[in-house]
Amino acid sequence: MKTTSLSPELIVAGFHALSEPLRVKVVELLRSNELCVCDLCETLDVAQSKLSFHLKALKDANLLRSRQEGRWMYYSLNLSQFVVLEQYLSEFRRHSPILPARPCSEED
Amino acid sequence: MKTTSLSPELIVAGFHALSEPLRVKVVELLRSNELCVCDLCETLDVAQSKLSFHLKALKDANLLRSRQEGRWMYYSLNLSQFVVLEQYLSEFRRHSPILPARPCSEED
DNA sequence: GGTTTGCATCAATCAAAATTGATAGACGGA
DNA sequence: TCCGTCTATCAATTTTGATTGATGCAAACC
Repeated sequence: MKTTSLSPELIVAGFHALSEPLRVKVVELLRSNELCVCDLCETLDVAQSKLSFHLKALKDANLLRSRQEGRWMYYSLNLSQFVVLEQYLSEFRRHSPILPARPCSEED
Repeated sequence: MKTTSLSPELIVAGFHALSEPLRVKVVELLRSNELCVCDLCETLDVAQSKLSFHLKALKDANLLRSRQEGRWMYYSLNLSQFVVLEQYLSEFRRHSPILPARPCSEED
């Protein structure tokens, strides 16, 4: 049941995955580095089965990739799917009658 | 309990609001025009109380604005909050070690 | 080969969100 | 003023999602 990353279901799944505070913490932690489950467990101080559940939600939404190395499973961001969601949102701004200007490549 | 549009809660609420297929249909319909509840009801062929529930979710997430005119309540997109979500996602791309290039102002 | 470690999955429970049908309030028209 | 229309809200139910503790499996170490 692999669907294209642009399918409406995967868009909705992506937003759903990002609608839970713990899952948001996970992706923010993964922003800088890939991490294994035990690292995430420890940092977030959360039960392992709980974390596994949420990692699955993120992975099913195509927002994470995983890689096994020995006994460890490393998770990392799948940035391309973040871009898909970003672009989905950008269409509202770009194809709207009254569109608020947004500088294209502002930096903080 | 007004929070700033950048608050983590409002970000999460925004993603949650967009994680439901009917609500996504609503925002896509509103992309071109503001519409009243009865228009949406008819177009989406959905019960009025159900729609009201979902409109509230979208409005609480600051994604919609509403305007009363006589007996009708018109809903429209609050694009600035879409931009907030878009920017939140863009940070993953922008501040990431391996960043996939995305053309800045591509058009379809 | 037996043990330990890291992780996924399962079943049971609990919590949160969505649906439904009913009611009530606000507005405008007769 | 009375009635019909448009919409929000409510209570009850159903559905979906999250948590917990247990179990199982695979890889590494002894």
